[in-house]
Amino acid sequence: MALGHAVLAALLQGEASGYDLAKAFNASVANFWVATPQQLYRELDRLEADGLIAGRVVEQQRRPNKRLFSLTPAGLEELAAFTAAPSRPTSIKDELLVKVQAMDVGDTDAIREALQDRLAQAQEKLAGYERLREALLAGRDEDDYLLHAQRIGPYLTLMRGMAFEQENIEWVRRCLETLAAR
Amino acid sequence: MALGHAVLAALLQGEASGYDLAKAFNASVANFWVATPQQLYRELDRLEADGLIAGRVVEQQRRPNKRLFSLTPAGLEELAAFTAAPSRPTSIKDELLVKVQAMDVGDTDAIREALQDRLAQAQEKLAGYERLREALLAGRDEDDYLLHAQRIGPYLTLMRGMAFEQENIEWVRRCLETLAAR
DNA sequence: TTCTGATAGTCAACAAAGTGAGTAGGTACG
DNA sequence: CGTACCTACTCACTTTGTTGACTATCAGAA
Repeated sequence: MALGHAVLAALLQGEASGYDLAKAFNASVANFWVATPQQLYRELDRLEADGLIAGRVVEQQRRPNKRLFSLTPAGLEELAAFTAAPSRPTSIKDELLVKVQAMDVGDTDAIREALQDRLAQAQEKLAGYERLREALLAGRDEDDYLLHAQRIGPYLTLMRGMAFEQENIEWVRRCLETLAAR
Repeated sequence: MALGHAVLAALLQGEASGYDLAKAFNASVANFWVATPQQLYRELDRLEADGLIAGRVVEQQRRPNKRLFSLTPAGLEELAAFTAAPSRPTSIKDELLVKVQAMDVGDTDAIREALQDRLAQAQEKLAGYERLREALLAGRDEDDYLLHAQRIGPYLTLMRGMAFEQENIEWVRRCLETLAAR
């Protein structure tokens, strides 16, 4: 239940529908986990069947009905237990890196384009994260926030995501420069 | 064929057995892809069946026989085509980040330990990468290497891996300090 | 001498993750 | 008035990933 724990952690932010989570797993939660809507709906069904989350149907006037999910006490417990369990080593899977590894026999122009695409994506992500950060801080100073906010987990993971995208940007620039110089 | 392309790219380094690849996917290739030996053996069978790699059995005196695989022209072509194809967005999956996200309801001591473990792992990986880098450079200056070496892909991906581990170390330190201060 | 760890794999079964396509209404833009 | 995108979700299928065995040999340490 790897994705499951990520979903439980996301639900700490509060009640959410599958659709909400799909957006989150494409934005804020994407710092450390990505998942498609289909995966999320399936996982939500599983978690509900296991009693770790509870869903309630909200009828809407001008929109399809939705199911809002929230953590149950059992879900909270499961999440706490997870934090205490040993974790598997991270899995990194980046097709762009495979392409760069193979660049010497590949299509240089295509790789250059792929790098540029990644640069743009990283810059966009970083800008999004920056907005999220401002929203979390809500005017407070970072040190103050880290000392006194009730929940600092989301802020810390956000910092990791920002550093990651920053590194992406710098690395891609380096690659492009190297390609240009040869 | 996501893992497949990573294997093909790894085979650019030269002929390798499943066992060699298992080590590589735990060391140098781990910058951008991780896989278990079982996955690799399965993938090697598939790639061989598809004619993208060719295996030859090497009989050994004091060791079990092994199969050494190398790229076929078709494999090279496939790899080149892959570099030109659009790639899916990266997937990040890090259980430690999930734990940190949930730290406010989790077991703080356990998370602290997990962070410390990660710190040690990252330092080890970084040291390993540094050795790899020295080996690749073989005494040459980095700028010179990037301009004149035949293959620079492996060096560039290694740089990405090093930056990633460096960032891990700094982020983990930051988290530990924050935890200590609260 | 027994035991651990490294080399070099193989097999089977299952669980989890990911892809592609489809449904069905709503709103906003030009 | 069309069309494109947003909300909200479902089904079918394929690919990956995980677990836990099992087979062998050799080197070095306890």
